[in-house]
Amino acid sequence: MRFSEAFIYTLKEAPSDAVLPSHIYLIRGGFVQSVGAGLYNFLPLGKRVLDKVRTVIKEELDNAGCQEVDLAFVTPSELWKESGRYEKYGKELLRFKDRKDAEYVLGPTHEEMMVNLARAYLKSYKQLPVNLYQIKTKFRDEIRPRFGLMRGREFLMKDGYSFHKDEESMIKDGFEKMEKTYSKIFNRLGLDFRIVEADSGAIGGSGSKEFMVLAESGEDTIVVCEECEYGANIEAAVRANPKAPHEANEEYEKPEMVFGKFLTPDVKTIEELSEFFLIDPYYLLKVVAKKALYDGGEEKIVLFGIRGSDELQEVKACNAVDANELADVSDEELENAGLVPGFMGPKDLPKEITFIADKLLEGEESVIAGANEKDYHFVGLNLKELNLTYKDLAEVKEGDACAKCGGKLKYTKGIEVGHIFQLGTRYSAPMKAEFLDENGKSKPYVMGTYGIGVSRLLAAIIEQHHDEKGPIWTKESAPFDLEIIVSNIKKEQELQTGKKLYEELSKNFDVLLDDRKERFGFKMNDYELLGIPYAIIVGKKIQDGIVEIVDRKTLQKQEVKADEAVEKIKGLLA
RNA sequence: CGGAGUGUAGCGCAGUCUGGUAGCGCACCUGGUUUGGGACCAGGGGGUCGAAGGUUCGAGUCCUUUCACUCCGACCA
Repeated sequence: MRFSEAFIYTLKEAPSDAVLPSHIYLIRGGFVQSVGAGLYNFLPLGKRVLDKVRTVIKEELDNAGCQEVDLAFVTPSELWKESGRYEKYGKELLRFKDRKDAEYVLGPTHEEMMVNLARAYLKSYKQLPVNLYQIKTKFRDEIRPRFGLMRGREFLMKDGYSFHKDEESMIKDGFEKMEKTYSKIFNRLGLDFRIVEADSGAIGGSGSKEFMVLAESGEDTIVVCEECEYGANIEAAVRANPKAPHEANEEYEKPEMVFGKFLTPDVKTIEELSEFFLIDPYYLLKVVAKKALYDGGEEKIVLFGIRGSDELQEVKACNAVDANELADVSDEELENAGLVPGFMGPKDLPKEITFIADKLLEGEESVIAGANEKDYHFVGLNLKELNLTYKDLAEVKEGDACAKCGGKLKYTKGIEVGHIFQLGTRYSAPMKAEFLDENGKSKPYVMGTYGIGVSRLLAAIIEQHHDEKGPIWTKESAPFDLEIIVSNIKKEQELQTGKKLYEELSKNFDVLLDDRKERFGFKMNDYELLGIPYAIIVGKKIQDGIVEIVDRKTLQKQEVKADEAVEKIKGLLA
């Protein structure tokens, strides 16, 4: 491709709202154009990178025995009602009607469509397992799209689905195989990533793992162990039960409490309470109130009880009450429900209020908790007498102990580029997608589902590979393998040599020839902004038969004889 | 959803307080000079100032409504 004819337009300035390097460089380099909240046009350069990434994904999946399909983007609401996700998926699902008033949604993911496809053909256990995938535009009406391609509303995703006769096959032929295949894909793309345990979110199902590209700008907090391989999204992270202060620290005496109701005027927060009783927050019961939202607009106030030394992990809490979503609840709403903000606790609650306690509180015989009465707390409350429900609700903190090895846990940030799920029969059962087993018995498929954020990968690659000049594309993701820069096109010898190299190298590589009527510095800056792995500069030294090879990563220039440049480049790009 | 902010040329911005014929830089077009690190000179094209309504002799500027976009928050009992 000749630069002088290419639809490549770089910008000196980025839009003021672009903060992340990936966002800035994608726009400045002319890879994408922003058209609206979370919507982007891919320009030729961006499209090239997208195709490169897509090729890597396709090659590895096809190698692993998956087959590519392409399903309709517009999907009938009927299917979503069948699976029970029409409500559950919430506002991110863009719904609309056609001229006949039939309801549709734009596919945010395609479990329903894929199950619908499979059940039409896969009737016998002999046909299984099957793994189908597509690389297709998805639409999710995100609350807050941001960071360029990192979190768009319209984005390119690879979504794959596997169908199996039983759990064992799903894990072996689906889940574990995809875990290996995904690792190959991200390695080929040159990414430093970590596989972590995750929450399954709106997709549902049991086990799930995320592929996290480690980057400061990542939106997800992941918990990793300093000693062992354990890693998990904070939404799903677990820890060894923390020790009570009197167990961990010999000088700290276990507080003795006699049950009773105490006047605690205006003492509302855990901090105030801790000071009032001169006691470690560990022995206090913190109550967090939320509004749980369910299908059909049903709302329920739920109280979550955790130790005062812990924070509530909202995703865990949401899962604990099987809600679609948790929302904040105002003091007024609490009061209307017969609750006293600041003095809420598990004992003497209004009947219709649900109370869930963190598992760390199970068996606790003596805590301080709100008395559900203004200005009063219970001291020495025995939770064993209350018949509470216990779930894992607390958020793992940095410094907590690893549940696997006891090592120290710490936080790090990651960009979720892949997510694999063990779905089981979450979709096949309600959608009656069944096959006949060896005994002629009808059974729903056991499924797995596997996603890769293809457009997000472009952002992730840049977040991990860039410098102050621009992106540094990895070999398998670069829009071109090589750029040839003719320093001054008015110098006949420079231009001719450039063209000759271009023709020769184009036989084996994607080459961009910068033959624009611009000054050298201008072209160099553009080269750096495009992030192409190597460049050959044909300039002044051509008089002595010398050209320079530039390595984008190091920006080091290396002089070579013009007639040896082709071989040299072949070696570098091999 | 809550809070804050911004909409003026393709991009980045000034002008709005104090109403009086819409400006700057980049990019673009023409001519010339320049050519190894984002050149310079001269000339030029391009904007119903987010939209609707109102006040006024006169509105980018004041008032009302509305739309869009961006940022921050979602942690509290």
